[in-house]
Amino acid sequence: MSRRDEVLEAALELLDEVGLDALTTRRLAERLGVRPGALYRHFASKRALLDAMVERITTLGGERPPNEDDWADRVRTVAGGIREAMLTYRDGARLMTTFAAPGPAAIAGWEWFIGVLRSAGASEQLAPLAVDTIMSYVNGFTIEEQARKSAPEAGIPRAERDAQFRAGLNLVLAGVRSSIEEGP
Amino acid sequence: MSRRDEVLEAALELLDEVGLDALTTRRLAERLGVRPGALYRHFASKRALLDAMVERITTLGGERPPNEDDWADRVRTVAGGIREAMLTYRDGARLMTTFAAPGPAAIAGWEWFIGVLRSAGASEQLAPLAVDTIMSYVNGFTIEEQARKSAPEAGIPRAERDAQFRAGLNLVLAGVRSSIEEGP
DNA sequence: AGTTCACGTGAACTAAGTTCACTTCAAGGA
DNA sequence: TCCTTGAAGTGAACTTAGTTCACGTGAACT
Repeated sequence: MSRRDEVLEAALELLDEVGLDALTTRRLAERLGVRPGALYRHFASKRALLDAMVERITTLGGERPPNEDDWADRVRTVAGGIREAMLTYRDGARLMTTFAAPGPAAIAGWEWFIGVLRSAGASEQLAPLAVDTIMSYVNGFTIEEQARKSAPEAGIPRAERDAQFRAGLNLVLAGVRSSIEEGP
Repeated sequence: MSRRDEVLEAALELLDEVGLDALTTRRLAERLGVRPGALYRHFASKRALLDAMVERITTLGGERPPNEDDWADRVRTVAGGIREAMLTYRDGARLMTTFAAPGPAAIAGWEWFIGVLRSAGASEQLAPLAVDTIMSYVNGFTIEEQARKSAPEAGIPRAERDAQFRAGLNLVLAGVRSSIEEGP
């Protein structure tokens, strides 16, 4: 594990403890027992650090379920994994929106996803549309879910949020399914 | 128009010109021909200013189509309006994610939306689920759309993005429709 | 023993958010 | 007319953040 990775790891832990707004180079340096300037040996800027964190979180959502499952089950598993990855760290979803030049992990996931839809019978036009739509739903849901967690109300219990996420996803999947069937 | 509103207006114009990261109290003060400290007569903090901007943008998406339309058309109009409002200002979508304690405008819109779905035959359980799912899609889509605009590729033309937005929305609506029909 | 190289120090600079005691000035009542 | 009042703004400062840079330091390898 390189020093760079140690810094990255510490940054993610710190993010989870204090949130995105309080994630400063000084606090991160302190946690590492180091002066702020030393961080710039490993990352050209704070922006670069944040980008690396995004890529790291994206990698977390990289589980690929076996091909035997029903295609909808595979989508459910992967969509759930992506949400899970964003929820792993406080403000994880918001962090991902600060810069979304999709990294290699995201692109690979996207292509795999297309393949699943194609094998389910989606046309060449429908498959990418369906993937983008599902991803928009997952991102939109998770961003709002996490935004509300820091709100006064302290939030709905996790189990309920899980259920709502799955129900909404099923709604979207129903639309995808009917579009596959009606396709020419 | 109160002085407070003038400040708010100037802040929105500035946001559109320089983006969220460069929206500073000093720049805003300069544009108003005033010292930074003076802003705190009108807003308790920059956070409060941003919240007011969010509420203002939310109000922009407040058009309610006539009841005669097909329910799906009404949803399309309102969803398009919400996206439109976020796209009105640079980084508008990202701004909305920084704090989403839904203001009065958002809550009113949400309830109206439920009514549309109920009148279309959605059950008491289905209607709020469908609304949340649609909103998640709209937000997720628009956030990513706007995030990519500042990317190197300069972006897909507006007409194409509009088409993709509508196609994805139709996918979700197909799911809602089939769930209404299958409902007990 | 000398060289190299990754890592880190100290100290500074710039910019941002915020605070506060004090001023300005136009409007309204006595 | 004079005085009060209240909203708006000034000047100057304080704190914190991101960043830079010339210089130290110690382990590893030759």
